[in-house]
Amino acid sequence: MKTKKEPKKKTAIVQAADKLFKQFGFKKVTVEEICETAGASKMTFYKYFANKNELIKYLWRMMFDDAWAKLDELENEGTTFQEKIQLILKMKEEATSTMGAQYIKDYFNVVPELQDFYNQILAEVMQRFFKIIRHAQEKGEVRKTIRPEFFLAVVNQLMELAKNEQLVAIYDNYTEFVLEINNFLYYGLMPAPTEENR
Amino acid sequence: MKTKKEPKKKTAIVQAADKLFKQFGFKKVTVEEICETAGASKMTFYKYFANKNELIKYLWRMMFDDAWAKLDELENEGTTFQEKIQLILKMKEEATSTMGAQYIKDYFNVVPELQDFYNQILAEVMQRFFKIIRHAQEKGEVRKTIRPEFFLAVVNQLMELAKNEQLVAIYDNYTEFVLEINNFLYYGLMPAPTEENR
DNA sequence: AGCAATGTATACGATTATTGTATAAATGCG
DNA sequence: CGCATTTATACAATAATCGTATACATTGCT
Repeated sequence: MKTKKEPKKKTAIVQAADKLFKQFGFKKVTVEEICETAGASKMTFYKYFANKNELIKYLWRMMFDDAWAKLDELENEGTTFQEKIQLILKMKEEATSTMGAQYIKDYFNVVPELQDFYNQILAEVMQRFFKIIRHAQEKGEVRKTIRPEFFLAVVNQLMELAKNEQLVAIYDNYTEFVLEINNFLYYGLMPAPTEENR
Repeated sequence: MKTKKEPKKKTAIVQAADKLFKQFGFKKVTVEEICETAGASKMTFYKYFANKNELIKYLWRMMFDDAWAKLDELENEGTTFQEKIQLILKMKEEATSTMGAQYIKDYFNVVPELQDFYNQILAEVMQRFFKIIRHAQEKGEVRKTIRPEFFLAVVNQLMELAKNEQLVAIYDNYTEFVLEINNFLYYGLMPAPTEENR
């Protein structure tokens, strides 16, 4: 148990910031507002974070670390490729919902450094993602001639379907819709039963 | 048709401001942001409004004018007292939903002048409200010994029930819940069928 | 108790954002 | 055309926000 060391107020600040950022976007939220919401004083904030941008980075790091840990588990246990895709789609949806609001994206124009930081972390996830696909190819779960980059592009493209409200409305809930995409990907990628993984 | 004279951009500014205020509260929204959202330039804004606070007042005036007009209609036509109460409850809910968010209320501490303005307009609606009750009393629709101020207090108190989520969840939708309150008020107020409106 | 870590309250100069205006020029529109 | 409306930009004045310094309080631990 190494996770017990974080001071209470630091946790409170992080949670308050996460909530406020999602509601109002990065720009509109001030350090003092975060402190008020967290029930902490401004000095406590600056004890743990150099400024608002560093707090944002800290949040992202935690978010991606969580995702990373989940991927670790999945790779070690004997989960199917299909389940891995399911998780990745869910992660992607989560990232999109937190990063999607225009009021958050606009902030990148103000602080390009954050854009870089985000892209860098994203790149790591992408590499990990490629590795999983390659591994699945070796195990014969996925057709070997498929390029990981192409597969990723297809996933991104298919997720755009989620913006089509009329389409999503066909399904009982969003999860069912994601499952449909998942199934489509899986059976579209499956090696033909008879041929030798051509 | 007297409503065609408002310049396009003024309307656009008002609508953009209304949308942004409801989403972020008064304080967080800047004049320039309103202009961007409205697709207008800052100079156009200041052509029609002295500043943000005057725009807020303008919005309220429109809102209350609308409500006023509806009350006019209701009083002239032969609508029942019950229907009037229904409308008033609906108006009250609307006003609460727009003025309810903490981020809007907090602004009153910054600009007390707005608080005064809001109270003043509210007072007018209250007077109108009292008048309707008195009129209903004269027509024998409402027990004569009831004081309008008391009735208003009861309405306010009953609307607090709406904050009880478990209670509201009993009804299929919010409208049905409001109807229940309405019915309760009506039959609680109804003059006894036999006695002479004592 | 006693020590360290954690947290508070306030005031403050420096920085940045926002306001509201002036100016000159551009866009409909009948 | 001529008039009202709108735009773009630059700008000084004002206000909000940042980040730090200081001195003091609280909590937790042994």
